[in-house]
Amino acid sequence: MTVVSPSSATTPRGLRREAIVESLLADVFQGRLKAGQHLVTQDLAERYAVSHTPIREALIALAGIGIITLAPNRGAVVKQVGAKEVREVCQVRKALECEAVRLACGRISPAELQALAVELKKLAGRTGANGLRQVAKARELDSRLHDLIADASGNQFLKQELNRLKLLFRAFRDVAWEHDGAHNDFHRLTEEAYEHVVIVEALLTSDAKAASRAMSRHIRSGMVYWSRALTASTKL
Amino acid sequence: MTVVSPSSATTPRGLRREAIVESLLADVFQGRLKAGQHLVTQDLAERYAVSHTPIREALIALAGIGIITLAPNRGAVVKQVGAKEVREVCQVRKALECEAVRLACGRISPAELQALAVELKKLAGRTGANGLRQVAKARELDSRLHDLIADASGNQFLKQELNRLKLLFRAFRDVAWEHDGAHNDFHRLTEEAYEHVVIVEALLTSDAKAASRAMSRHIRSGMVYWSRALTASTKL
DNA sequence: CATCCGCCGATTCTACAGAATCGCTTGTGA
DNA sequence: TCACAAGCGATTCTGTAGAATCGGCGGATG
Repeated sequence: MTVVSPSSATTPRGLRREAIVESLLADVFQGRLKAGQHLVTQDLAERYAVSHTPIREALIALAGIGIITLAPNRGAVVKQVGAKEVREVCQVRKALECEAVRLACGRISPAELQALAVELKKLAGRTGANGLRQVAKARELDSRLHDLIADASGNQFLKQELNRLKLLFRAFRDVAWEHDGAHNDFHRLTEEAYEHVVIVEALLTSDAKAASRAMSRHIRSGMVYWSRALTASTKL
Repeated sequence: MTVVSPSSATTPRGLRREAIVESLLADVFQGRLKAGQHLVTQDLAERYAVSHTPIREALIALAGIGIITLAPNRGAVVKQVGAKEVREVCQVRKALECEAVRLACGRISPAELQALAVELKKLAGRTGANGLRQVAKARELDSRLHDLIADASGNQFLKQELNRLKLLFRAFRDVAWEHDGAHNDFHRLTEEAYEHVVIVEALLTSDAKAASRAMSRHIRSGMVYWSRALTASTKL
């Protein structure tokens, strides 16, 4: 077992818990930690070259995020990430993103939206060439749009909740990606770009209802896609 | 400072963190810990007659719930609880409760709903007599209805999120109650009971749209009431 | 005004106590 | 004699305490 980055040597005091949380999140997201796996504090302590105190604290934080469950005197286990969980989280996310986009309607600078629309259309048009870079671009644009909406909603708490859900959703996506390979992903990419364009256009015309509908479709189609990818790969 | 219940003597090993979390939540809810107050682990450790380790862990959990903020190397501060925060949390809660009630529509046993309706109407009719017992009854019925809906939504994750929000909302309610006194509360009580009845009746006829609208009104009226109570009492 | 020093408290480590689990042993019945 | 179950002991891991270390802030000092 190799020592990884948030070690006592590299990470300054006061940020270690956070660093470990991030690292463990990534581990779960990328399938290095599988559902149902028991997390032993001592092992993790060795792995990260810290004592088990900050590890424990990181586990408590992760339990708060909802990635693991803690049983008193029995330690931590990684939560199941199946199609059911994807659907459930997406359902919640849908409700909140729709609320956010309704609130944000008419409160985002048109210039910013226009710029986003241009880039999205460019991405949607360019089919198939240079996979990885496109994936990165797509994710960046996705983040930008959703962040823009969350900011413009004017509701700090909503923004914070959406962030948490985005994190969880990314977990699912990365797990599915892992299993699934990238082969059928590019089609989804352009599909997603189109969905984003519809949302942006609704925002540009300040049509809250249309924006909400578009967002709902967007999340639902993501849900269907990724949950299918998960069931297919885990052979339930 | 007196030693309080989750002490090493009374609370079994493995449940202390949880007990401390609950106790601190209650402290914040009931105004014994005020917004902006700095929480010193050593002091809390003495107060609860445990070492600072479980205290720290409880603070991390509380930060996850969103009641306090942790700054690296600078400790924990109780978050502001003003009208703005009430509105924000309620907005999120509204979105989720409406989603839940839509999902739950047609999936709750009519017998249970009928029983609830009867009790609600009894409560709504009985104006003014015997305050405290009525408040307790009202809260119990409120909990029962919302739990029923969350259960029937069939979405475990949604249920969990709603629970968290209910907790936060209770925080606000109790703070406002503290400041405000109980004088104008009984009117709100019957109002709330009527709102609940409307929701139950929509559920009985399996009218998802009506149920969602009723729920939206219910949460919004709660939001207006409590945020007003907060602004009035804290003189912002 | 800039710098340094010392204190307070947050963070982390080490050590130990209690809980859970696993496997062994021993006793019992066929 | 063999199969099986119950009890016991050892091991492993979690939870808590107390000590050591480090960072930040405020006051003293030049």
